[in-house]
Amino acid sequence: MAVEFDRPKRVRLVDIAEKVGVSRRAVSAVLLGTGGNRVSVGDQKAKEIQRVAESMGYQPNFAARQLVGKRSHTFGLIVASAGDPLRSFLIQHLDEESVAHGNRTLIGNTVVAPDRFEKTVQLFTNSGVDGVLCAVHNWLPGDREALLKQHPCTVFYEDPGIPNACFVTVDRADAVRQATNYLIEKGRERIGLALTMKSSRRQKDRLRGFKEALGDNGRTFDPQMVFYASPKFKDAYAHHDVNSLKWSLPEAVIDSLIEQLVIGESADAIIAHDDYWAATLIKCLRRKGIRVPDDVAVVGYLNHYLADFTDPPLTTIDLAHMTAAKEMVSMLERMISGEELPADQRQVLIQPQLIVRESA
Amino acid sequence: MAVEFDRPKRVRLVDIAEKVGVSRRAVSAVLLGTGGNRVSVGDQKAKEIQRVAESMGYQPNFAARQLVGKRSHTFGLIVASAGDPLRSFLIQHLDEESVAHGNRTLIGNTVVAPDRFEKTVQLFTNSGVDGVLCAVHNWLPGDREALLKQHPCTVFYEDPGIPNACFVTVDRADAVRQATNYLIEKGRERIGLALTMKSSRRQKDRLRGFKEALGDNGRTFDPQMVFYASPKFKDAYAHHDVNSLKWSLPEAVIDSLIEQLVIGESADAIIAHDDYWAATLIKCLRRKGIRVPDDVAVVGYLNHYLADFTDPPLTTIDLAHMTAAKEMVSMLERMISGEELPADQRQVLIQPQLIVRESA
DNA sequence: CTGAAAGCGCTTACAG
DNA sequence: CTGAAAGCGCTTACAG
Repeated sequence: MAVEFDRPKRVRLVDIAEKVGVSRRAVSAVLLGTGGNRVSVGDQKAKEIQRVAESMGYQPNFAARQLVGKRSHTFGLIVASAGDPLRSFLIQHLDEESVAHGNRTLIGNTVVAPDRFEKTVQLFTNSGVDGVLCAVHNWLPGDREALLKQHPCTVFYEDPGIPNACFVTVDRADAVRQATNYLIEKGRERIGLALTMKSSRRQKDRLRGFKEALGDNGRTFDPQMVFYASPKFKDAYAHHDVNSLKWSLPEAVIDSLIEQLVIGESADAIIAHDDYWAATLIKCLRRKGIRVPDDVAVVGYLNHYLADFTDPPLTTIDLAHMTAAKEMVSMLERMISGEELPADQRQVLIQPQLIVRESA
Repeated sequence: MAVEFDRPKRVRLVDIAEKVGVSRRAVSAVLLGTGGNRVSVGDQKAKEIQRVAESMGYQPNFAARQLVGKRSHTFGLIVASAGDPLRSFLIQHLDEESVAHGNRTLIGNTVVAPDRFEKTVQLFTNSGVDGVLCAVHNWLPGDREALLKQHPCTVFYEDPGIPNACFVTVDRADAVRQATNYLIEKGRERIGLALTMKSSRRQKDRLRGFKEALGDNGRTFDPQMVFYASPKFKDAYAHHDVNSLKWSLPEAVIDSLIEQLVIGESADAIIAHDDYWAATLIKCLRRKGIRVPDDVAVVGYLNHYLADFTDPPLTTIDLAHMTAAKEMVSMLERMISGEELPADQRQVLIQPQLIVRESA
């Protein structure tokens, strides 16, 4: 038989008001900063209130504040998974920044079940969150329109494809531009680019950066130097099946990539789709007796801690997740405070940074 | 100038009570399951209440429920980092299980600053969480005694070393036992064990499993076959500096390991401290022209997704984080419901499982 | 600055 | 089942 659950009696605001002999208002003003500047408490009184609150171990009740107040000081953080290999540090930074701005973070992992995205949005509503940070990959299910409707104060990581939605995203074109420039500078003659599919806007951005860098250096773009996993490998995204928490990449994709770019086109450098592709690429190249970086230089994309464990360590593009998190939270704070963001401030582009290790 | 923040007017319980023409009590009973079995609402009425609530888009206000109720249905999840390479999936599973039991999850990343652990505990108190799940590594700072004092309903991952504290931990002895048995079965003659330090209880558990397995197979234990990183490498835990989010391992440690076990003692198999050690070990062995697994078999510990990216893929011990999470949440639920757990049920041992890939 | 009061949205005990 | 009321811990508007 279950015994009743009793939370221990906590010290209330009124308790310390009585002890000190002042009004609740004064205590609230001193301890919680309420009442704006309409309440003024003397220095002496203020210090005594602080002291007594400390000695009695006062902890304000957030639920009560939330019920009466205008803000809950709670952010909803919706993610695919805390373990998301592509974004787990972005997630940490988002929490970190939220807390730095005086908020709590309610987290919701959504890969667990197909309807978890919608359930989480509802939970956020019930919880009265002030705003939502969405770090769920675009290619995972979830009704973003409904999220935005229920929570107008929402900032996405990456363009959700909804008009006027606020988001922060990495400058993919610049990422590939940096990598290409670096490889050219290092004397690489035939640079290959590995992408997942032709149609995606994100992949097009990368291609654009690639072409621009080639042009800037007086090189001509050769379509044969671009490898597309799709449509030949429909499951090239298999390593993206966060659902099963599996995070491997079919080696057949990488073998095909080597076949086209290295064997077929004599590439001496490859910009991989991400660090996982790069790690597998390095592995497969070695098996064929092709040396990295001597024969072929490899550049990744992400700067996952995995990059230190490849052999040789991976030269890759850091996506600056910390900066992205700061931008997202700062944008969210502005929206919550009621600012009407102009259209050109609703999209923030983050500058990535090439990190040179040994693979290129 | 900041415009006032106005949360949109939400439908309240009383609104649908008025619409349907019943008491708030009835609505509360139907929609939120309150009042125990003292309230009975007719089937017809109940259905109408459901229907109207749905059509009006009713969302119960959790803050109000929490203020008056006995439970907040909120769990505090305190972690080192969502990106914690050793525990990010444990974190996801903990959230997943908490939600499955009808709770919200307030997350707190603590590696951000030295006092963040204590701050997070305080935040949990303010938020009136029903219980706390602590997944912060023992070797990171934080006052666990204070946590337990403020939140008697706390379950730790791994023994915090506090008498009577509730925790779930992996059977380390069994992990090493399984690995050792497997290696012996595969014909390995000289098996080495890599540990961080002699003094730690956790390392002693591993050593115990190692000795037991050797004994069971009629082998004699040779102390020379155990490598300790410490005290020679005080920073062998450097890869544990989650603080800087760096997750690399000094290769000098691994070189020293190879020197002692492989060169010095002709080990033909090594049980590494974790998957990161194993990955680096494989890399360093290859550089010396030592083949894995032909010359030396390598077994990891964790089953991180990294294990698929080593070359060859890593045979390792899965720590069953999903099971651990289920046990932790289930234990926490029992504590919250008021059960007085007997001493022998306050510590749950999780059985790990050897996952065979190609490195051993 | 104060005190006394109203109210946030809910749950519960009370009298019918 | 109902209605009317009290109360959770706080913030705010009101009259001094």
